[in-house]
Amino acid sequence: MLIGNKKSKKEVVAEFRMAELLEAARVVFAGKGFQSATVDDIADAAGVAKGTVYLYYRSKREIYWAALERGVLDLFEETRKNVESARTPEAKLHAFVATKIAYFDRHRDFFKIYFSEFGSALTQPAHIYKHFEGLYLRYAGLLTSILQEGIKRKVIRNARPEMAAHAISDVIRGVTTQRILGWSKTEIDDEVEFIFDFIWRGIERR
Amino acid sequence: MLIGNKKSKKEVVAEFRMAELLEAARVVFAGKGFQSATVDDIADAAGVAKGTVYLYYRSKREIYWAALERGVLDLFEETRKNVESARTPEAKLHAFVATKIAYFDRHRDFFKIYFSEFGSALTQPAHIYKHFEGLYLRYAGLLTSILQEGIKRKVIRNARPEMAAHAISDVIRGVTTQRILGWSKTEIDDEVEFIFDFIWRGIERR
Amino acid sequence: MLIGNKKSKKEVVAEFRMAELLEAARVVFAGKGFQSATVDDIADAAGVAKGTVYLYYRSKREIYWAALERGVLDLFEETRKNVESARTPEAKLHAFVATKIAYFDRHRDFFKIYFSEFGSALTQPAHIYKHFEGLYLRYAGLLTSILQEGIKRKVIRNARPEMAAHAISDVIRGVTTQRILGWSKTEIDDEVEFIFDFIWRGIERR
Amino acid sequence: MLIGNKKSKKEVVAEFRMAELLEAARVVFAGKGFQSATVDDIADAAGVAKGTVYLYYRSKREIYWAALERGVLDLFEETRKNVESARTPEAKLHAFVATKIAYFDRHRDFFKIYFSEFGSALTQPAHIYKHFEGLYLRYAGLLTSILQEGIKRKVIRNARPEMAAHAISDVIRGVTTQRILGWSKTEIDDEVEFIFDFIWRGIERR
DNA sequence: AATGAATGAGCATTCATTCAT
DNA sequence: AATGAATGAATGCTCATTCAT
Repeated sequence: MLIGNKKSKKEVVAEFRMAELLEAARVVFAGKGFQSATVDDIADAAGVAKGTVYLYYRSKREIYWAALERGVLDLFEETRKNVESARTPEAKLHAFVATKIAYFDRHRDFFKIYFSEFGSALTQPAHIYKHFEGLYLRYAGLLTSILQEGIKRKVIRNARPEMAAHAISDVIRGVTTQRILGWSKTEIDDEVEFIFDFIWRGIERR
Repeated sequence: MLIGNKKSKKEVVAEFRMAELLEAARVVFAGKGFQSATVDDIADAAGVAKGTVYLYYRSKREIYWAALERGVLDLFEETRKNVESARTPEAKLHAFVATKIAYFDRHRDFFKIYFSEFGSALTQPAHIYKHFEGLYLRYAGLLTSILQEGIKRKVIRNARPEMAAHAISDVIRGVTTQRILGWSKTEIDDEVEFIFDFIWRGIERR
Repeated sequence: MLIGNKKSKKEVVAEFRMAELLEAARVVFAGKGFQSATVDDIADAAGVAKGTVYLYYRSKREIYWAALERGVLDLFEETRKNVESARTPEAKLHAFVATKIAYFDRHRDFFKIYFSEFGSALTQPAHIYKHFEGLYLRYAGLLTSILQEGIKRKVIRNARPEMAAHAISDVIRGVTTQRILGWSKTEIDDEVEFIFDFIWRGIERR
Repeated sequence: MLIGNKKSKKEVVAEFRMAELLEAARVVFAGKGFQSATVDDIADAAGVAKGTVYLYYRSKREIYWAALERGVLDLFEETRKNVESARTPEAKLHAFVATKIAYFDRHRDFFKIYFSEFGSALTQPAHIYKHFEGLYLRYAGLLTSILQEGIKRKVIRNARPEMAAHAISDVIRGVTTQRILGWSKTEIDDEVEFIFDFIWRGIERR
């Protein structure tokens, strides 16, 4: 056993607490939005006292960013893995779309926060820049590179891959919103097929 | 002098003040978001004292809805007019896309509020429902009926027109966001063409 | 016609307005209390604009004092007249009691203000002192002199006439309160007889 | 150590704070009246920050009712005890009058609030009803039952005991007001004797 | 480490008073 | 004289953050 790798009991407890708080925060922020949620709400949801929250996070905003970041990282990781398992650009794109929609569908609380943040990114762009620029670029890069490979292999039209990448993300975000608001009762697989079809027709080379 | 038609001086002044306040509110809300904006900010921006705001609007929320509603109505009216001038479904859809993108581009402060509100619709859906359900349905109906006409005329595939309608709105919203965040330096006409092309390929019948 | 006595049109109008405002103020203050009543309420009740109120009274408080004073003066005048018409101390005291109860019963709005002011006299004694010391003393003096005449004529016990005077006022105030709150359904004459009887037994010389 | 009976340290501190705040509130409300007193005034008087007040009471009104209620309960309890110790109706009534006057004399701040509230009962009757109806009825019942026993034993005239009860309360309230305003320099015992004598003569059966 | 009492800055809203018309 | 739009001081209440225990 490598001593250097071993987590002390302290660290284990701390990690556990942080994860616990993050989960509570996700639920609370998803239910009330950032502003309406109080630190007390989060502490209550996590079953600790308010002061304890500040032992692990320095501010309400920090918990928020952490909750957001955790979800984005997970989503990114899952997407990357599934995309890599696919061979052709079409299959990769399909994996991208399917993973993202499925992930959002499984983690609705996360999606609410994620989408909400997108909403305020316009009024408070500084916020999101600082925390997510790198992450976002990597994520966008994943999609763009799928498209570029498709262009190289001549299955996708050579027409502004970044713009197409954005459009794809927008459509995914939109379809998820419909689902969460309960405006769409379609089975998730059908939804994925429809959206993928829509996207693919938009970009394929004929 | 046509007594019945003429607005009294008072009414003119009141209308002017309301418009002035609305404009100030738009700027402030766009810059800080609903929660962070204070009534004092709005009053300052309009060059009046705080109390004056309350002579024209009953609450901070009411100004906000008013600012949002005014923009949505304008946008709807402009879109409807341009869509009606077009003949074919394709031209109508093009008009729809072009008008909306151009309108958002011209009224960026409005778009910020509009999009921000969409962002919080997930965590606070009750809000927006109450105020905009009717308006939203009319607006969505406009797009859906274009698609349905296209289906009837067999230029558009018969594949879930409501879902397609949503996807179209999402893409437009997304492209506008890119512009406003300054992530896209493309000329607006090129942007419109690209997006319309993307959409049209996604839905056309071949 | 004596020029010196003639009121100019201006003065007549002014007096009329002041009386009108006072009447409106009485109703409003009686209904809501001093604090809750707004100057707008009073202006509305008087059918004038808010600014007009300030042409005749310098402040909300001033209207309040004026409304109070007008009632107190009327009450005092009516009481004095009726007391003077009576001969014996017993009859005078009866007139005093009967007049006061009847006056309050007829001018319930005034009584509410009057009583309310007594309530706050304890927490804000400076107020009432400044405005009503003289008036109050004259009024109290009227009652005390009845009692003293009764003592001189040996129909009333010689036991602290001022204290007795206060007790008498208290009982009258109390009985009126019961009436106005609707806790007493007795005919007013019966009420007067009962109270007078109670008082008289308390002070008569046997 | 009896666990079940012991108050935790926290509870002790909380009770202490509540009492401290109540005392501060009593002083402030007595000095300025409900409306003019600010929550900051109360916090300052209690030597805590404004937010602390809200840890113990939910609103300004709630502190006010609590201050009022505490005094009324104490007064009621003290009166009941003293009245029960007396034998004859006359002695009981004497105890009633003496206790009440003495209590008010000792707790002048409380009396100011109490009396002030009576003053606004006419313009805002809803307030007091909701909070004190039960309490008031019990208190009034105590006095009425003394009178009724006196009537049964034929030492008191059978003449509207409720009205007599009110008259008695009015006289006590009045005499206390004189004392607190400093209009009466009499020793408290003399005052009690005079007032009791006045009342007793008013109701006794001869 | 955990607590939760205490803090006090911050903000929406009201309304008496002023003053230009 | 009359108006009522404009003002801005005043205040109850919330809640993120701190810190003594």
